[in-house]
Formats: sequence, C-alpha cells, structure tokens
Amino acid sequence: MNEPSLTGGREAKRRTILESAVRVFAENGFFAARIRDIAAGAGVAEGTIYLYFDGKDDLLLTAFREKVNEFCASVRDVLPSELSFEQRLARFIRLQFESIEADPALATVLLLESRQSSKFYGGAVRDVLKLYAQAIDELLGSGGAENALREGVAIPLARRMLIGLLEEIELEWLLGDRSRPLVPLADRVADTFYRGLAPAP
Amino acid sequence: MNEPSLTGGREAKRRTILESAVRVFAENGFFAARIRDIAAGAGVAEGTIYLYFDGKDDLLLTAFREKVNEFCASVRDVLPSELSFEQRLARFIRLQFESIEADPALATVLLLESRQSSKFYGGAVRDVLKLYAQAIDELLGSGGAENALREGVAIPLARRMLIGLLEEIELEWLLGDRSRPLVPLADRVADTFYRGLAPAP
DNA sequence: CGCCGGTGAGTGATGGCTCATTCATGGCGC
DNA sequence: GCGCCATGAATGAGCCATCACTCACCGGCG
Repeated sequence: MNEPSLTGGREAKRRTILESAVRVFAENGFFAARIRDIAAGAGVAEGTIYLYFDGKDDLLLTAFREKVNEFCASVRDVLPSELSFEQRLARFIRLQFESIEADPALATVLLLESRQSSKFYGGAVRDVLKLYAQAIDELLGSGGAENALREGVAIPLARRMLIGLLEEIELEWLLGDRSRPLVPLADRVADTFYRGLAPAP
Repeated sequence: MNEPSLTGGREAKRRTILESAVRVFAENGFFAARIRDIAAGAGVAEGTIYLYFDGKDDLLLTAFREKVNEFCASVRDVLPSELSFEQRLARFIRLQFESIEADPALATVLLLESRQSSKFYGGAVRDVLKLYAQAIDELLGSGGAENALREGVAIPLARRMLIGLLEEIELEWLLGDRSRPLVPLADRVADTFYRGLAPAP
C-alpha cells in the first residue's frame, strides 16, 4: 500500500512537472526560466509546483541528482566486465553518449548549469558531482590494476582530462547540429584518450 | 592631441569599471551580479556605468572579447617557432595556464559564463569563440603538416578534446584550491594529449 | 457534507536603467 | 587677472517591470 505507482499517481504528476522544468531550463537557462512556463508546460497551476517541490532551486537540484546517478550507473555497469581496459573505456564513453542523445534537454541542463551551480549553490551539487568523479576514478583505477596505464599517469589528472573532453564534445553536439549522431565518435575518442594513457608498446 | 592617454583619461575609467565588473561577475555569477556592486567596486555612481557601456550585457561581452583575444594571441605566439609540434603544444598549454593564473577573475567569468552566453546571447559570443577554435585548429594543423599526427586523427575532434580537457583542468583549479600552481601540470597534460595523437613509433 | 489537492490573482522584493540635478572645467569679455 | 557662463561629465534617488512565492478560495470525491 506504500506503492501508489501505476499510471495515475502522485508520482506521475511529479515527473511531469520535473520534465517540464528540465525542458524550460534547457531552452532558457536556469535564471531566465520562469515558474509560470514550467507550470504551463506541465499543464498545472503555478501553486501546484510548490506542492511537489520546494521551489525553483529544488527543481534544478532534483533534475541534477537524477542524471548524475544515471551517469554513475553507466560507469559501474561497465566496470565488472571481462573486457580489456581499452574496451571498457570505449564502452563507457558510448554509454555516456547514448545517454546524452536519449535525453538532450536533461543533458543540456546538466552540462550548462552544473558549473554555475557547483560554484554558487555549493555543497549539495558538489557532493553529487563528487560521486561522478569517484566512479570515473574507479574505472581508471581498474586500468591501472591491469597495467594498462603508463608509469607516471596520475589518475586525478587523467580523470579531469576525460571529464572535460567528453563534456566539450557533448556540449558542441547539444548546442550545435544534432543531426550527426554522437555515438559513432565514441571509439575514436576512446582510442585517442587510451593511447595517451597507455604504456609505450 | 587626439591622445589623452597617460594616467587620467577616459580610457582609464573605462578599464576600472570593466575590471570591477569582472570581479563581481566572477564572485557572484552574471545573473546575481548587481550593477550597484560593480559601481561601488569601481568607485563610481551607477549612472556612470551607462556612460561607458550599454548595460550589463555589454560589460560581459566586452570582458569576453578581451580575454579570448588574449588566448588567441598566445596560440599565434607559439606557432611560428622552430620547436617541434610536441614542444609547441606544451608551450601553448603553459601559456594558457599562465594566463589563467595571471587573472583568475577574468578566467572564471570566461569559463563559467561562456557556455550560457554562447547559447543565450547567440551570435556575438559564438563568433568570438570561433576565433579561438580556428587558432587551435592552426596549431593542430601545423602538427599534421610535419607528420606528428597519426593517420585518421580528425582535427576538429582533436580540437574539441583539447579545449575541453584544458577547460576542465582550469576550472577545477579556479573553483578549488588555487595554492598548488597550475603551470607545472602543463607538461604532463601535453604529454598525455600528444601521445594520443602521435603516430605509433 | 467535509476534506484536500489544486488554483491563480495578488504581493513583496528585487534590480536594471533613467533623468533631473549638481559639479567641475575652461574659455572669454571686460 | 577676475568673475561669469556654457558645456558636459557625473550622480543617485526613484521608476518600473519582472517574477518567485503565498494563500484564500474552489469543486469533486468518498
């Protein structure tokens, strides 16, 4: 009885509102986004939003947590496979690109607002991003464990490079021409990055 | 007589205002920044700002253009040297890191706001960023010309990777602990990225 | 008939920008 | 030299539009 779930429930409306918020944030940016538009997009009154969320900030933060958790999951999905480090890396990048293509609006919000948010909202956002960083460190660490990393490669630095280069590629796709799919780039990106880390053969 | 220049001039006040704006933008973010605070920081009245700039947006855009031009210059400084591609790459990254360390407030504004701006302010910002992209393409192209790039490395993709990984490293430094200097990382970053591009030996 | 999720007009705060006024400057007639 | 006025830079108190958020009211369901 603790599960209202199927179709009609409170949870469904909550999701509708959140999805509308993400769309409006993605289109206008967080600051320019108006609660009125989010309400209109969700087909509810302004007041209703405050029955489900604590306000504009909460809407952003919630969307955030959701997507980052999805990203983290995609890292951990890849970890325990029997593939080589190089293949796991490629697979992780492909998964991430797929998740960007699957929900571009949410991805736009995440990539466009995360920097601001982490500086100006502080704690909560930063904690969420830390999870993502840890997940990637694990992936890279697993490469180190099987001697796929050259001597002198520092994992935190490599992690920052990887996060950054993926972000830039994803962002250019999101803000630019989305007709060419993103996923086919994954192998080339993984290849270049992997060669940067690998021991000389 | 057309040169007022030395010390007192109009230009000096213009710069004072712009510098104050950059500081306030960096501290609070563009949207939360108040004209009142910019004025206070520059030691002028609010109205004065509008004698020198067209408004808040113009302040941001002007700061922008300035820093990007500086970045572009640092690429072009490096191009015509007799160093190897690998060394030019390292030198470029070092120059860029130095320029970040030299004016962290301006760099913060640039890195934190550029994404938003390019999406929501459109044209003007995007044109400026295109210059930067072109400059980097030249650098990478010069590597291709001396066979320092592996077959199948696409310059636009490599450019995005380079821009992204630098941004992330710079941003983590700007938002985090600035006590450890950034410049010493340049060689390791250049090394890793270069190995990613270089032909197998 | 009472309860409660939902409503949307209203409120209060905020902050970009304006413009009537003040002030500093320097050229000019005496 | 000495006042006097024209010029325009500088000022900052308000104006006004914009929203996030609230709350008194509504209507349908059990």
